[in-house]
Amino acid sequence: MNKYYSITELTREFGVSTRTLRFYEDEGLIHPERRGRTRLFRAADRRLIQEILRGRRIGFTIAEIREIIQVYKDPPGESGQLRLLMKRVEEKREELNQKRKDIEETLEELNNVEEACLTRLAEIGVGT
Amino acid sequence: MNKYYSITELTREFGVSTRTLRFYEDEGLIHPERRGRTRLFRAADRRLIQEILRGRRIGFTIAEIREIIQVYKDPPGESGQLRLLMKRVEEKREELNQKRKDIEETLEELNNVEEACLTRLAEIGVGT
DNA sequence: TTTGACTTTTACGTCAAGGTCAATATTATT
DNA sequence: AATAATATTGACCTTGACGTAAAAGTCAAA
Repeated sequence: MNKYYSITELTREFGVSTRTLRFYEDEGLIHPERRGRTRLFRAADRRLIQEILRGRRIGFTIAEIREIIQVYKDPPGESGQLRLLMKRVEEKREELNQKRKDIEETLEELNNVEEACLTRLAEIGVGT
Repeated sequence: MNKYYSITELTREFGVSTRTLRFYEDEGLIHPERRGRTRLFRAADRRLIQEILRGRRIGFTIAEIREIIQVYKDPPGESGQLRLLMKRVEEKREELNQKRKDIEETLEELNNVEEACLTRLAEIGVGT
């Protein structure tokens, strides 16, 4: 048990390049262990990578992702910092709500496009 | 009636730079009229810009946005093209569904962070 | 033992999406 | 007439997020 993942194992699972994972390490997002020079990824690293990629899909920058990871690693203890964090959380929430709205509207439009396609195909099909 | 918008008017409304709007014109996304060299934006241009920015927020590239605009400007008439378009639509739909899921999960996490903040603040507050 | 699959570091390259700066109109106001 | 505000084109610059290529090491299988 307590298995290690190799770097290519993870690149295959997540559809990213080794460059990307090494880049994330350089950027301080992940800290895989080493045996010699070779990176050994634990299950925890793997989960972290999943979350990084989720952040990426949402459109977060590396800096933003790092910030989020940081908060989870050591949450602020002082009340001023806590209030600051809550403000940042509120901003992110608004941003994400906007994005969700954008996505839903766009999904609606995709439905319209698809329907238009089907209608047009039916017209053509009839005349053929 | 039938008002024109100046470029800065629109940059202020949408919070983008003039460079951005000129860039979008260079990229063939918009085609404002001209009086001499000066750009004159119609209501239709304004709406188009709104949609471009929505695409941008979602994370679409300029090329993708251009493609979408193109489909609206002249939808394909031939059945092969229609089927191709429907396939592309389906791909986009999956992509957006994934993104929406990512966003919802992240919003959940933001809730957790906020709650943790409140709890911690309460603890501190009690001790003060 | 050599082939193949993997790994490493270093370092320069690339591409999208604008930023920035210069030089130059045009227009309105004071 | 001078100033300020706004507009233009053109050109180079920047930043983020990797891509890519070189040179070299490790390890298992054939």
